[in-house]
Amino acid sequence: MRASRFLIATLKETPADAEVISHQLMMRAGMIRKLASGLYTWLPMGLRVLRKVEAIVREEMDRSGAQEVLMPAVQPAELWQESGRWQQYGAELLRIKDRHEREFCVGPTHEEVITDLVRNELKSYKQLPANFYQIQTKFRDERRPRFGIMRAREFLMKDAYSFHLDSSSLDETYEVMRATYTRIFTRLGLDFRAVQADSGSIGGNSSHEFHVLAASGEDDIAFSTESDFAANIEMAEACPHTTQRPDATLTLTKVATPGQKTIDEVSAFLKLSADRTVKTLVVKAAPDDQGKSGLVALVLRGDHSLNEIKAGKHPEIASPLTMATEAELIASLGCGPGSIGPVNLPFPCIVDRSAAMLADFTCGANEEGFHLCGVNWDRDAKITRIADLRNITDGDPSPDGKGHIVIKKGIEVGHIFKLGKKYSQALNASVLDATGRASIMEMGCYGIGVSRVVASAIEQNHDDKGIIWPVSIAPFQVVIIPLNSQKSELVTQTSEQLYVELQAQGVEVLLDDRNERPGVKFADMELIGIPHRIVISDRGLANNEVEYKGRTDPESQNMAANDICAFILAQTRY
RNA sequence: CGGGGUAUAGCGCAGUCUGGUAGCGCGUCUGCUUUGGGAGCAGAAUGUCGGGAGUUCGAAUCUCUCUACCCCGACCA
Repeated sequence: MRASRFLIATLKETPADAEVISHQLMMRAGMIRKLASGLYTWLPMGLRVLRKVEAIVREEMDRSGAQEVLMPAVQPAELWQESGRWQQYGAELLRIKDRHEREFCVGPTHEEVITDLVRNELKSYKQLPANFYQIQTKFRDERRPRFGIMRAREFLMKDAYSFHLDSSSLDETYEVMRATYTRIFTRLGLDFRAVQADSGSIGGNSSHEFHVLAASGEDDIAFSTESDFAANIEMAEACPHTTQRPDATLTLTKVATPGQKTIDEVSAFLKLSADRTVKTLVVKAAPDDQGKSGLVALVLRGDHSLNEIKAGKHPEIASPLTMATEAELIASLGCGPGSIGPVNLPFPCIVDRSAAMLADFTCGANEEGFHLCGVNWDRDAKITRIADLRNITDGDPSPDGKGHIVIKKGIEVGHIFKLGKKYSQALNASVLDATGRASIMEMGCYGIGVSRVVASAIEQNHDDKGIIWPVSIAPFQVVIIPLNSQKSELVTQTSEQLYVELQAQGVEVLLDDRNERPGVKFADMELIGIPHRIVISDRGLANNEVEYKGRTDPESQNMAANDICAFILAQTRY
């Protein structure tokens, strides 16, 4: 490709609304332009990268035995009503009407459509297992689109859905997909981790997210220092440092703590560290047999934070997690939040595993302006239940018993999980099994955020000059920069020759034949992030040499003009 | 959806408080010079000052209203 005939839409200045580095660099490198909030046009330079990611994903999906389909972006409301998600999905589902006032949505995902297809087309267990995928535009009406392409409303996603006669077949395909994802992200040149993830309402621990590690990530991932344990903190099991509660040494005493409400205030006021205190949160309890819902207290160590997902899953706690209102607290306890403690509570008390290991701790006195010190479980306060309620934190023991936990930021680029029969049941998707009976299929679901991969690659690979593409997804592998070609026939000829030669070898070359000064070309090509640069000048050609520089090399090197083609071929085979 | 902020040329911004008819840098176009790290000189084009309504002799500037966008908070590829 000739740069003079290709839209090089680089910007010197960073657009004011771009906050994260990938958004800034994608704008500056002329890869994308914003049309409206969360909606972006891919310019030629950006689209080349997007297509490369897509191609790698497609190759590996095909290799895994999945079959590509392409489903409509617009989907009829009826299917979503059948699955129940027309009501459940909420505001992120963009609902539209056609000219006949019939309801549709713009697909945020395709479980309904694929299940509908499969229930019509697959009739026999002999056709299973089957895995169908597509690479297609999704729309989710995010409450707050941000970070450019990273959290856009419209985005490109690879989604795959597998169908099985039984769960062991699902397990097999799940493992194949896990291996496939590992190949994909490895080929994409990303530093990533597969982490255990919350599987939502489906249950089980059969869900993995693939995260690209980057400081700007929105997810917290817990890693073990000693093992390959990795989990999203949403679901990582938080283990206490000790399983032996010390004996009580203090007597229960009530102290005045006027105006001290938060753990920070109370621990500073009483000169205690927060891990010697306990915080008590009152939430709605799960409804009983009569459908009535009382309150339940959750007790955590003062320095720990409640994991709302874990709490919401607890059988004795209402789901979704709902905090008691201040009025409810005052009605049942006579005090508001900030003074609550587990001593003499009129309702059950679910205690986090770490809080349960405390002795001689401090807590609210259930009386405005007072706290209790020297509190001990069993003697002073009753534990109804011990449960894992908190977020895992830095330094906690790893749940697998090996090493301790470090927390890092990740960007979720892929997610695989076992759906079970959720959709196949709702849409009655069955096949005949070997005994001739209808059997509802097991399903798996596997997503990759293709456009998000592009942004996350930049988050992970950039410097002060611009993007540093992994070779496998760079828009061009090589740029040839002729210097002073308008003055030098030899420079022009040599450049053109090399350009043709490399192209003939299948290398993707950009020939920067623009009538720009050298500094402009260098700066643009570094900003765009092309991995290999060849500079051709009269000065070098006088010695029969050209200059080569890898994007991250500190210095360029001179090289015999005759060798450069072979050298580049060696560099670009990966 | 709640809270905060912004809207002036393609991009980045000043001007708004204190009303007087629109400016800077970058970019773009023309010509000449220049050509190893975002060139120099000379010239040129480009604005419903986000939209609407109002106050005023006069509004980018004051008032009201609508809209868009950005940032902070309970979620996902």
